[in-house]
Amino acid sequence: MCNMKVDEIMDVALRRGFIFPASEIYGGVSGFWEYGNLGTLMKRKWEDAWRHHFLSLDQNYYEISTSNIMPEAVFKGSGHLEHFNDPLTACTKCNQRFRADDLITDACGKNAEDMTTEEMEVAINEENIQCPRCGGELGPVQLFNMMFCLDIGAAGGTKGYLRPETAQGAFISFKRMFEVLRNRLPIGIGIVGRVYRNEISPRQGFFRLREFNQAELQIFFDPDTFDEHASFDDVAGTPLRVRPLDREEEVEMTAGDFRDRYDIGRFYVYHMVKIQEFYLDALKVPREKFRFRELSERERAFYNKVHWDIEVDMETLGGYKEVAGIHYRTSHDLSGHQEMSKQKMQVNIDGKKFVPHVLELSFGVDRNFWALLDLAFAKEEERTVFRFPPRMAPITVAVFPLLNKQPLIEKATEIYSQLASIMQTDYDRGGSIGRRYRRQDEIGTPFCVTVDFDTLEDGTVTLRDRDTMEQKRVDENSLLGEILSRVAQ
RNA sequence: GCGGCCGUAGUGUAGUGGCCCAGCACAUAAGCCUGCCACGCUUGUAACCCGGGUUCAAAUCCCGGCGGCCGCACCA
Repeated sequence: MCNMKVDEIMDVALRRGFIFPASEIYGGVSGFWEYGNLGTLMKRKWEDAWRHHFLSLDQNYYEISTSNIMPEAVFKGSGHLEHFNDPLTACTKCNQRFRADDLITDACGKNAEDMTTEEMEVAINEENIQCPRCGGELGPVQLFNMMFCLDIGAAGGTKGYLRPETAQGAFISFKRMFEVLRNRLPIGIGIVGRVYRNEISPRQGFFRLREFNQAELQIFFDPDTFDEHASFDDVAGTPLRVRPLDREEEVEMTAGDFRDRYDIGRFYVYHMVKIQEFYLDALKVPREKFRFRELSERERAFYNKVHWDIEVDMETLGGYKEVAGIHYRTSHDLSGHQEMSKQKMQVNIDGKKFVPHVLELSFGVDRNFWALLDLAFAKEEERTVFRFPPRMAPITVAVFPLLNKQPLIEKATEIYSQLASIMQTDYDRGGSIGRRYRRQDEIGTPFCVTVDFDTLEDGTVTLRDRDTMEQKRVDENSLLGEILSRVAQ
């Protein structure tokens, strides 16, 4: 059932230019996908909505744009060289690969996470651990780092890596941005861009990628104010939909109660409310398909003091899947870079010196994009339609002449040009009028405008709604206003 | 990365050694028709994943690569 839906969505996605496999004519490479014309338009609309929503939460939240390639030292400072890798061991007999640390933990209960590869090999020997599959002898433990490595400059030049997350750009630019933003806190540094992870074996089609897009906002603040937010009272009564560790299912409780019950700072909870608003109001995710899920200690990174994932229930992926996260990272990142770079990350505000803490709002753009496809897709008896929120639809409005006759074509072209200067507009005069409506339904265009012979007489056109298929006659002069107000709803 | 199955126009498929310089449906282009919701007519564009081998002959058999699906593993 849900695989069928994936196939149907992929069919439209490929045929109409939402997404397609990268390097396709050479056979493609697993984990790499590209956005076509419609996909690019929609991705941009998602990103712009994200910018609009999150960067306006505070005067001091801004977007910057940082390098995709950074030298090795950055990732020493961030901890990625040490921690962003898996210790693997292969069976010498059946070649099966295993995570060495998991084998050790399973065998003797020891926490192997911080062991070196040598220590793990010793432990495997001492505990006499064998291949769980065939009982064969296990080979040497090797670290597999998930970052793409490259050489900067000619041979023997500096070693660098493609960034595995956008966040590091914000951390290593913090010193300068703090100055630029005139030595105040909190400041927010947003980055929207590409990141790269050399996944061992990416699966789930578009959902686990080796090159993907993130939209992240790192908020730097004074840890003493973690339980404060000037606008908290405005949101204290907003019900949050959450799945805490101590509950079996989603529950709703007001932001105020949530803060008291789970002892999470107001600064954090305020941003949760704003994230939920983004999903429910801007992206129109149905409330019952949205939740915050608390991660167990085992699931979350050791430096995340508070960590909730934002999940959307997607039929194509068989349930709730992570699309974003909100992480209280403490001073972990700035402290790490301070130590490595020998640059002081400490700030001095009114005589108080401290390393700022970080609240990270992290969004997987591509996963959010897929969620839009999943939630909006509908196969009806007579048509296939994406019911995107009008603001997210790649094409906002399409203009047709009712018939392929000269005076109608002329008028329709004129209206097309007017609308096209304001919004993403399509024009189509191929096939029957019904066929053209279906074509637009298939790519989720919320509005269609048809020019007929009455238009030439009285200046009215029909405005057709994607979801209801109803039409309304609208005066040419109020057309733009009518469309804009419907998009805004 | 391992094991199983698989890879034909944009999409879905027919074809299991010569009948295929590959058939069909939908989509698409040009035109006709059409006075508001695909499914009417004409003509057209367009495919055997890549490389090697076997054979008189390969979409079809064999080997390798790439990719996909499922299971195992992995997802700081």
